Amino acid sequence: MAGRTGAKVDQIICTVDVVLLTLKEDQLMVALLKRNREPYKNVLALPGGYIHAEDMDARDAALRVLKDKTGIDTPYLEQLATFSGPARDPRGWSVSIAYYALVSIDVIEKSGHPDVALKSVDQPLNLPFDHKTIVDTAVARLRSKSQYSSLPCYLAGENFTLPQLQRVYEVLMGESLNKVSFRRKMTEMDMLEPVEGAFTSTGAHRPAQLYQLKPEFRRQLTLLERGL
Amino acid sequence: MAGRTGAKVDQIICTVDVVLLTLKEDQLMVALLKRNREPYKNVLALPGGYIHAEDMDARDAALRVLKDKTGIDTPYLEQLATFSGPARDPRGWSVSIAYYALVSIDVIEKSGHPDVALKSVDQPLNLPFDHKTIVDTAVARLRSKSQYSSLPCYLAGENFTLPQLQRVYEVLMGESLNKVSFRRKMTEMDMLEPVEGAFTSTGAHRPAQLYQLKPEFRRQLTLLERGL
DNA sequence: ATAATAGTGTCTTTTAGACAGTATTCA
DNA sequence: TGAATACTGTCTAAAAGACACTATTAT
Repeated sequence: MAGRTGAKVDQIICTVDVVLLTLKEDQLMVALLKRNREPYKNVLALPGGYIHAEDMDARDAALRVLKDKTGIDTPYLEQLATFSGPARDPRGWSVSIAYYALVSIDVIEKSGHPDVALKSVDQPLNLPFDHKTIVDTAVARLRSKSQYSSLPCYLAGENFTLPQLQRVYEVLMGESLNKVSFRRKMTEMDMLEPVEGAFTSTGAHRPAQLYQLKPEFRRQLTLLERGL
Repeated sequence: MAGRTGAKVDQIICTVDVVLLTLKEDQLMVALLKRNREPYKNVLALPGGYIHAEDMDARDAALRVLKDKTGIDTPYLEQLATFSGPARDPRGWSVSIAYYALVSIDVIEKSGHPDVALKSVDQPLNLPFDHKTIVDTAVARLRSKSQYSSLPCYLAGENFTLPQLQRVYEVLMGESLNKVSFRRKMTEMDMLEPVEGAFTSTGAHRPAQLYQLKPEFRRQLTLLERGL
């Protein structure tokens, strides 16, 4: 209440961290990188970095960090939450504005950065700072939003069949879905269009139609009135 | 890529802002205060302030700022989003971790801080910094969460009747609700308990039963599988 | 008694899910 | 032709909504 000097106010460390998520073999994976500086040098952690004065905002910083450290331009990046406190970083009172990004596994494999390590979010992760909390928050957010939005489509890649997309939703939601209802919902969302040319490579059975997001939905979520 | 000096990295201004929302006469209101310092001295703005080194985290700072500036201990405070950039504050590159709080109108009127100005969020607001964006984001979040959660209960106060609570939901959702369905949902949520003693003061008609949140739901949201 | 709002029972409509049928491919 | 998966039609079950009826109060 009485006159604070504000002496330490300016010394807060401001960073961004990115939780890059993808789906590999029906498992939700997070992308980690070995840190090339202290603290925690050579330890696997989320891609992150300081905000620069040249960044237009924190989102811009997150896109820059992701591009610089993994080579990836993500089609979907959303602010997750901000994590803060005096103890989360040994360098001092810090703030991390965390974002999460969703890409298909192809995007990571074609990124040309072979040092990106993918770890399943369902197995124990030992991460520095409070990165475990950040990852858990991102996974919870993704799983929650999968209930009533088109978010999982960003994990499915450019082209996908309806059975493949249903599998993505099932992995994220952790339950099997009714095929007829799932297709009714996709029709209701009206965001997919068939790609001419079926998906034949799967074997001795009827091939499935390939779909893609309609252009107007490439970078914009669709929400459902009622879930699933 | 090549060696950055990081010269300006530490000069980011770190603040918290609180969007305190309440319901008055069927209108959603935001609490504003006249700023007592430059920039924008004497202009109505969101309660906010610097993060202090003594704060345990940004949430703690938000609770402190709200208590100091309005005298209010809020039962519900949630992180909204973080707003950042070089231009939002004339003092320089800044980060504001924004929170939103929900209280009943009684809490504000009994706070003993008569300088709290309540403005309808539906009428044009001319606010400094990017506070208009922050308020709009908070209102959108509240309205969205009202579709499928118990969030509106925090605006209804300690005790309320079901017709009153339904009215709160209707104001937030911007549509009238089916009485039978609304009551079915409240029963399904199983978070209310009747208070012995009916609500008589309303006039020449049957009094309504007063309810309160069950203790275990006082500070914890309930989510619905399907909305409304 | 009347007016006004609270609260409930029940029927109709809408939405979700089960299930089984047809379709198409490869071996 | 059989096995495998894609896709669809249709019936059943569950949820939401409409509507009307009863309940309780003050005047």
